[in-house]
Amino acid sequence: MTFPDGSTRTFARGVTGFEIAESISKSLAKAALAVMIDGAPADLSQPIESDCSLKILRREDPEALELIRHDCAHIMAQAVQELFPGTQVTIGPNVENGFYYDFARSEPFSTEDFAAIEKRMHEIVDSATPIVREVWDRDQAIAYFKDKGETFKAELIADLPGGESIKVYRQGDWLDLCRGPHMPTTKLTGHGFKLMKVAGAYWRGDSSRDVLTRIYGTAWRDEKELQAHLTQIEEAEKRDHRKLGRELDLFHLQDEAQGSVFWHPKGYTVWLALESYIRRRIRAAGYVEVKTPQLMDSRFWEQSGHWGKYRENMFVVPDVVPNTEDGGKVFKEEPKHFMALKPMNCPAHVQIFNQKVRSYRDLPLRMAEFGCCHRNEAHGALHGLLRVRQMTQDDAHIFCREDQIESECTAFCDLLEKVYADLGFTDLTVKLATRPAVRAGSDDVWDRAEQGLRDALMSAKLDYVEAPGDGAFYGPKLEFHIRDAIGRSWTCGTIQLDFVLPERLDAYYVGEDGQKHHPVMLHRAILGTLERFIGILIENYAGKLPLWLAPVQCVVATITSEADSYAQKVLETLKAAGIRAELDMRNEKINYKIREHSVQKVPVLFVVGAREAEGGTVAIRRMDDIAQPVEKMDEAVKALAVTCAPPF
RNA sequence: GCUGCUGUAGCUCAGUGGUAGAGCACUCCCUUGGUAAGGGAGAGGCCGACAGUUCAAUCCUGUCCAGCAGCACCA
Repeated sequence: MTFPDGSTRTFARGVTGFEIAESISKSLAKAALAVMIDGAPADLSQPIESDCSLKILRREDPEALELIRHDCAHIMAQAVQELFPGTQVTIGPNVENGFYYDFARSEPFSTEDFAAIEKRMHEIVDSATPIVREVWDRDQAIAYFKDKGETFKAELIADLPGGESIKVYRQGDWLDLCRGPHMPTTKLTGHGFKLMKVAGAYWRGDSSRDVLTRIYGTAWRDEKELQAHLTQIEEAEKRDHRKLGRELDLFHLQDEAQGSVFWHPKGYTVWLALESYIRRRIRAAGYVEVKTPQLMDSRFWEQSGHWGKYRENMFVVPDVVPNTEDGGKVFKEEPKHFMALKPMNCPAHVQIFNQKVRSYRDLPLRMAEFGCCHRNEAHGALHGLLRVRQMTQDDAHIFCREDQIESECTAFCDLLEKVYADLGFTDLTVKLATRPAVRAGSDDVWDRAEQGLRDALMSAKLDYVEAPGDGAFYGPKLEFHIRDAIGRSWTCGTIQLDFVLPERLDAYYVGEDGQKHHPVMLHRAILGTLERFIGILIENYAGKLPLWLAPVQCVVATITSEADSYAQKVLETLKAAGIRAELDMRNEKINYKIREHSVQKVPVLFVVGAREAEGGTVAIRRMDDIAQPVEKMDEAVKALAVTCAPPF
């Protein structure tokens, strides 16, 4: 047996983790929860049959949390089945910060049931019931669960691979099919858990199958850790972009335009600052910018394939003159022709590409558009700025030759990284989504495309995870994910290779050989959509946007009305220097004004009273800094203008 | 779209089977105050929409709409 410190010891075949722990020390045996055998968790009671590396898991080990959470899921399931007879158990895995368990019950649970369930859970923990692992015969297991009316469990067992042994964990009278491992007794779970929410979830994630009731819980080593987690959730909720959007007067949403954003002056100022920044970036990177129609005939979408494959997400508009009679039907006759709001920009960009004969010398052609798209997203999917129906993408399509894919992808990753760094995002997850089962194009092309993306990630030094089968039918893609305040991960940037659309829309260029060839299209966006990205920005900065993005960069606040005319002059100077500034001459005390603008997260305040007016100075107060240096007004404005400059 | 929860003033939230309250914000008055809320007065609500039960509904029931959480889908 090899231990984590590198030492080795010899034990008899069939020794258990618990016996090994005991042989080391009594206290270790007492603290032991489970073992890691060659890096895989296992029960303390499991006999070890061969040489291996072994680690005894104790409460303070990171892996212990996994055990606690999974045991906790079992304890919850036991409590639920005791309190609500007739409830079927299904699956109950760990998730980040906790666990869930999906139950099948005619009447769904509500959060009002939590108190009773939690109470019973605490009792089960205190009962210190031993958790015992058993290996069952497959058919016997299926029969047992069927007999108990546990049809979902029976289905699970029936679907397990033939060779796999059926493991069951028993705690008292209750048992559950489970891969394990578990800790020796229910006592070890401790009391650092709490049930969080109920939700519907489809059996096996399939929306055509039964809806189960899912109960989510969070679990930690002790009550203190639990409390810390709950506090963290509260803090995160404070930076929710929907809350900050209202408080900072950036935007609003309303029933009559669900999923579409009303940008207020301040929010749109952020938008424009961000858009201009991206525009400068892509111009420097060799893109040309275009603008294409919002509304196009259905035959256009038929040709692009969207009418067949994407129509349920499109807003379709009948191409007829409406009936104008009061109280009459909207249309006198059944519409024969339809138009649709564009859900994507790509087919329109191909039209521009196709307007003339292109040479291989023209490639790569990088065509960008701040394209406003509409997608009829499911009601339940909508979420503030992060999931909307009207979105503006910082979209572009790169038409290139196959041999240019890698260099274009590399250049894109470089550009994206620079932009994300400028915007304060360094913690992003990159996902490489590879070929799905149903796809267009030969395996040879897919091989090269996927490798091209890997190489691009490599040369951009980006870590990534592969998501096999998650690619689009027309090509593989990279997705750049950023987390929101509540920990949910959203795709922002993306690059997708497409071998299908150029062929479908008959895009071609004349190659060196004088023959027609279809270009490859790279669909790519850095921010993704301005809506989502601004939402993420707000949360990332908790509303305290960097100076260059702040809607109001400086407020001039007067102390007395004697300083009014001087304050006007300060404002004019700020504006002349290109700074977004406002003037607060209200009949309020300076304390009040400071508080209000602090709450509004204005980065810089110029406070002026009689003294400043007299000396031609300003008292500067920066956000989160109580210092109040007094400087000559002209110099202060000049210095501020420098710090307000965008990063590019 | 599915499951559950929620819907009272611009915002945050109390509340009752007899058509409503608080704080902040808003308007006016007093106050000219030196770095996170000065004082007073006033105005503001078809209690999400539509049905039903009831002498009477913001409150009970149902349907719908929207929001929230999760699922499914996705930038």
